Amino acid sequence: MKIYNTLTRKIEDFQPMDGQQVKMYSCGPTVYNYAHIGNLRAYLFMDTLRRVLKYNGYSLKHVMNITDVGHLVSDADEGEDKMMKAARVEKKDPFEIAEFYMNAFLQDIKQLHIDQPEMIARATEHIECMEKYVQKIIKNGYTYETKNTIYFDTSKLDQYGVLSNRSIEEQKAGARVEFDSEKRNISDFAVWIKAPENHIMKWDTFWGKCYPGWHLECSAMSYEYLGEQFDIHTGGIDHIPIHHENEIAQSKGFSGKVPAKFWMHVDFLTINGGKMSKSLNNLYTLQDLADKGYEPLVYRMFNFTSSYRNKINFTWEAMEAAKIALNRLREGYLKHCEGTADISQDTIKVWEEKFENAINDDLNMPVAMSVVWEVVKYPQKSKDLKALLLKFDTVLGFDLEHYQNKEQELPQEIQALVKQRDFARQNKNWAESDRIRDILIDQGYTIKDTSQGTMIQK
RNA sequence: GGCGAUAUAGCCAAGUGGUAAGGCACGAGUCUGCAAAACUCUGAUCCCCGGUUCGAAUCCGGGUGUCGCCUCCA
Repeated sequence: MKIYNTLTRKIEDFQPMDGQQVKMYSCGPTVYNYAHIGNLRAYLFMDTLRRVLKYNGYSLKHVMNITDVGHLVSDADEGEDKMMKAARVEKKDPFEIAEFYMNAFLQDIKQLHIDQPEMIARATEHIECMEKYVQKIIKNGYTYETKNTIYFDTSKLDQYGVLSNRSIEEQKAGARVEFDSEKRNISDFAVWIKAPENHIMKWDTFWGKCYPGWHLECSAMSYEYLGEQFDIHTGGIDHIPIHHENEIAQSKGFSGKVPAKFWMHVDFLTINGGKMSKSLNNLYTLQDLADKGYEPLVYRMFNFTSSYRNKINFTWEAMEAAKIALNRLREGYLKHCEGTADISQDTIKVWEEKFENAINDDLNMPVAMSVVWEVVKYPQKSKDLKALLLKFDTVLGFDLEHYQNKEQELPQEIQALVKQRDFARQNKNWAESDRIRDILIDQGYTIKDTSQGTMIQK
């Protein structure tokens, strides 16, 4: 398979370093609030990557962090910790905040059918691990101390801007704001920070009561579970210029190596052509979509219309399109379940190859979906095509296999109403049948009178 | 001011040299007691200008627009 590597800015052939198992690290969420659909796009991408790797026969050792400490809210070294801020605003303990939003996040990704990485690592459970890591960087001579902070000295590196092609000088030249005079170089960043008295999240460490710099957790935890070098590192495109550069810097300070061979970045979701923001009131969550009648998998479907390396523009019109498309995909699948036609192996092979070429071409899901539609809409219905769709679904993740079962789980009283209505219809008692239909619609069901009888679903 | 991205039909979008994938909507039709659903058919020469080429949405140059980053952000 071929994937785009931000490090080289090229599409490259991918092979795991040890041949069979892919070692991968993904930057996870900072759990200080509900995830919005923009955040979730990143994890949908991560999931698609996992599924495609598995489709290609690889096994996975995949680590994702949960940031529950150390992520500062404003400028690099002065601002409040995000967790602390949320705790203050909600008048709760920061650890409670972390617990609550982490669970909300795990619930969200479950609803989107995003498979959990093999290892989910919480920063607060890896303080010692980070402490050891940072001590080695210090020992190697890559840091300096100020009164309250240990900084990474980026000028000690052979090169700082590896991913984003930005040298320290370029950053200086382009800076709009004067940088903190405590720092020797504008690109230096905090790795270990002394906690103020009132700071709840702090630990006894080699430098007193401290908490770790945000970038440290990814370096330390990826090293802990995946070693000095692993195959793929994923994250949002916004992580390129700061977070991932700093991770690379830390790794170089630690072991001299760039931690991952491949770096993959998802572009942002825009809304109506622009950025999401609180002030525009367009930070939608999965719940917001549900409130408008879009189940989580509709959002999954929507994401497959574009490639992860480009922006995708969210509009309600596109959500409606995805909703209908998902429904047609499911219906098409069910039709094939009952099909009896024989489809030649050659024909199936052609589709399979097209599909595989698409997903292995840097996860080209739009093209993969076009193959799926060819199969779904094929006029001859066949169990062979059902099997093919199920195979594709290991990448798509719609869980088509269990779709039909869900439909049969209707409450007793609903089934009774459907029967009553069918009876009325047989007797051409349209007034009665329409009355019952209105009741069902009120309860959130949709009714279809097809040639095979009445179909109903929530 | 610095850096980067992008511009393809109403919407979401594939496509990096050979004459525009796919999904949705709209319109027409089939089916239907009605409705819904389903099914069939139907649409663009690719922001503008210039260049390279037998040939460009695709390469180069110049415009214009939009978006993002440079502070936290998936």
